[in-house]
Order: sequence, then structure tokens, then C-alpha cells
Amino acid sequence: MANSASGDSVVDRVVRVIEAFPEGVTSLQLTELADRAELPLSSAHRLVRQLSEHGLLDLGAGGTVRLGLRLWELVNRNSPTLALRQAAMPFMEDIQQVLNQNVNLAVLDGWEALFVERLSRRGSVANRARIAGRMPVHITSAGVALMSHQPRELQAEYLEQFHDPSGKVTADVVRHYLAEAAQQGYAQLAGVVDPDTWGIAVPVLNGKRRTVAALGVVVPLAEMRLQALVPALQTAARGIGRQLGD
Amino acid sequence: MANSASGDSVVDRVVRVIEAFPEGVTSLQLTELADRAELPLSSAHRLVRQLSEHGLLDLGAGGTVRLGLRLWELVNRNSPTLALRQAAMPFMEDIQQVLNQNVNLAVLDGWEALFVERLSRRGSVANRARIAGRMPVHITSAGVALMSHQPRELQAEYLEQFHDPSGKVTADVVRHYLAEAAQQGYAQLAGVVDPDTWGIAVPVLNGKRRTVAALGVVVPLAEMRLQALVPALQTAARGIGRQLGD
DNA sequence: ACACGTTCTACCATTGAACGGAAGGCTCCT
DNA sequence: AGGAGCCTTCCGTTCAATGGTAGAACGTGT
Repeated sequence: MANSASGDSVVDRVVRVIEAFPEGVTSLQLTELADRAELPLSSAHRLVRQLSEHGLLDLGAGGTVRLGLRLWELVNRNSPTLALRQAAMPFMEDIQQVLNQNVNLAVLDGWEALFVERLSRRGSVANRARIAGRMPVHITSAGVALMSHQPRELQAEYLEQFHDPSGKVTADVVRHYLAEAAQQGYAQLAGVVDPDTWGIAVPVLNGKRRTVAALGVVVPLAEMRLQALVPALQTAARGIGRQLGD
Repeated sequence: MANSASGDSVVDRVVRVIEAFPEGVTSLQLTELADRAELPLSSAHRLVRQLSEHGLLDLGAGGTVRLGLRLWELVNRNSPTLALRQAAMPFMEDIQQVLNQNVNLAVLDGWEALFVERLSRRGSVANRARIAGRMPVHITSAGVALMSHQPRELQAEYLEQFHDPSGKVTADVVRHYLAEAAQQGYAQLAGVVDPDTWGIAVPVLNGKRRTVAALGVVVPLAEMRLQALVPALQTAARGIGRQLGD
């Protein structure tokens, strides 16, 4: 139902163009972009030109397309997580100082944990790569901490549709994770990237006692001392919550 | 030249909607958004609904409009400054550790310095608010450091159009700043926000020896020790440049 | 040096998607 | 109960969006 051929609105197309960049890729050739966005070349060209006139995209010489600085600026200035990140940052720095561990902050989006902020451990190489990264709920402590404090109906819906493509984890196992985390008030899970690390996360509640985020650390197995880590995280999480208001 | 009345394309309107959020504001009523974007209410409504179906915006109950988490995610994953920030982060952490000062990283956009990353001084409150913030070239050390290492023509063009609305600074003063910074290899300027602080910044050169960013610190006057700060910054800047390649 | 493949850019007649005024709901005041 | 302010939906009109086509600009292999 488009102006002519292929059933989509201008907005659909704009979205597809922005979404066309694969994770971590900052620059695309026009042809490849048109390909990925499933647009006729001439249409892609026109859209990209229009968007780059406004600075949302950057159309370099020779058809190189990047996201525009202006877009990055606008989105980061008015990000929906701005208040959360601002409230959390000082506490995350405290945790990093006191515990010397990787600290991260995640929110729930769909059935995934979306990492909105992260401080890397002093001396470790930058794992900042994963800011704006996603992980399925059931493989991260942040995900489990978030889901375990959601309303019953949402948890039920989640477990209903749960399916682990690798087949390693069943819904019952996840149910157990959630129950345990809900009871303990924190979630702990073996690291996904590095099997010798553990993740520990606690929920962050806003003024209305709704779970809006999870605050977590990733620690090497050798330094795994729950009695030190959990109280620190919980204290910080309460601090963040108080700062947030609502 | 729009489908009917008021001379702008769909893309123009989408851009206006995203740009409608004032700095630091994360949430807008539909009516206010329509007003700011100069769109008829029904058109604004249609656009917002379309965009929120794709997750670029978030249309809450009661007409509350926010930027979508998905948009934030996409932009941060594929940000044009991703490589720069990743390369710089470890070095910025080093600076923060060793000097215990606020560290920031800026790029030149138009005649302004756009801050793309910032680490706050240990113990100080979050000044992270200003990530994605802009400042005119001539009032920040980062801006001067950036501009002083640009090609002659660009500097000329900049000085040509330079005008300080407050009337405090003349083009000649700025010319002096730039010359000094170019000669010394670093820029130092009195703080704008707090008059008792100083900013010091050095250019970051990529493999082709093009100035792509400025690395800077903001220090209290009492701790202003150039002989310690400048070498540390320059070393870090070289490290970043090496990491960047090109 | 030439021909070929690939990519970017520009043009323009056709047509259906975008437009927005108006009317209907809804909530929250007074 | 009435009104003000907001969100949402509907639908006939109209012109902006569309994309095939063609040409320009590289780069590459023979």
C-alpha cells in the first residue's frame, strides 16, 4: 500500500534504514544499506540524502553512510533512561571503587535485559563494547533479578513462551532461578562469556516500589564473596531508588 | 509541497518530531509535541503512532511521548563515535585513576565541541549530565584544542564568522588562543561553569595525523599543575590515536 | 589502453499514501 | 452539570513519494 509498489509507509522505510546497521557497525555502503533495508537503490538514495540533510545520517563521499552525530546527540540528551543513569552513576562509581569489580545497570525490554550503563573494573580492558547490548533474561543475573521482581502475570507470560534454542535450559530451571532470586532478593548466575566469572544482581525499585532496573557486578570466581557483595549492591540500589523518586 | 498544506516531506516531519524534545527532557505530551514540531495534532498523532509501532518512540497511555529504548539502543550500538569511545575509554580511566580529575572527550561538530564521553572525578557528584552536551569552540579547552589543529582553511572560515553574542571575546583573542594552543600542543582555558576551575585539553590524532578528538581534564585552580597534567594527557592521546588506526 | 563490472547519482511520469479538519470520547476540573 | 483540555478516529482530496531507467564516475582485470 505504498505510493507505488511495495507495501510500506515512509516511516517504515526510515526505520528500516536506521535499523539496517548490524550491531557494532558504524558505516555502510549505500548499496549494501539498500540491500539490508530491502529498498530499491534509488529510494534508499533519496531517503538517505533527505535524512543526512537533517544530520540524522551522514552521507560521506562515495556513498558511505553513517549514523549522524546529531542523532546520537539528540538521543543521548533525551534518552528515556537519562534520569535512571544519572541517578545510578554515583552509586555505580562507589561500587566500582569499593569492590573493584565490573558494575552494570540493566533494564528489562521484552524478554531481554538491555544494558544501559557499565563501568569496567580498574585495570581490565574496556568491556564497554557491550553498552546498549542485550542478553536473554535467563542467562544473566541482571535479567533474572529484573524478571523475578515483575508482576506475576508478566512472569507467567514469560515462562509460557520461554524456549532455549540451545536446549540446555528448561522453563522449570528458569522458574527455579526466578523463585530463588525473588526469595533471596538477589540473583546469582554463572558467567556466560567467561565460565570462571559469576554475575550477581539486585533489583532497583523506584518510589512506587516498581522494579525499574537491575544493578549488578561480574566477579571472578576467586573473588566471589556474597556476604560482601550483596549488601553493597542492595545499599546502592536503595540509594538509586531514593534518588529516582516517583 | 506536502501532500496537502504545509510544505514539508514526511522525513522533515519525522526529524522535527525527534528534535522536538528540549535538552534533558525525556517525556512530552502529544499536544505539546505537536506544538513544538509545528504539526497539526492529527498528523503528529499519526506519526507518533507509526514511529512507536517500530519502537523509535514510546507512546504511553494518555499521550505521553518518549524516545524509544530501541532507538537509544540502535544509536548507541552503531554510533559514529563508537570506535573512538572504545579506543579512548581505557586511557580515560587511567587518567582518572592517576590524576583523579574529571576527564572528557570531545569531537568537533560545526563550530562547537560535542562531548562524547566523560568520567567524573572520584567523589564528585555526577556531572554526567553533560554527555552529548555542546559548547562553543572558544569557551572550552577541548574546543580550542580541536580547532587549533584543524586545516588552515577551516580555521579561517571559523574566525571569519566568529561572533561572541556576549561581546566579551573578539576574533583576535580567539586567534591568539588558537595560535598559542597550536604552538604549545595543548589548550588551557579558565572554566566556564566554575571560574575557579581550569580546563586543559590536547588533540587526539589518528593514524593519518588528522585531529579527530580532544582529550581534556577539568581541574580546580589549586591543583593546576601543568607539568604533571599535560604529559599525562599527551601520552594518553597518543595511546588513543595508536589504538584508533586509520 | 580498453572494456567491463560496480556503484553512485539524477530524472520524471504515474498513482496511492499522506494529509488534516471535524467530530467523538475521555478525564479532570469548577 | 457544564466546560475545558486532551487524546483518538474517520475519510475524501491531492500532491509528494515512488522506482525504473539512464548516465556518470570509479576501479579492475585483460
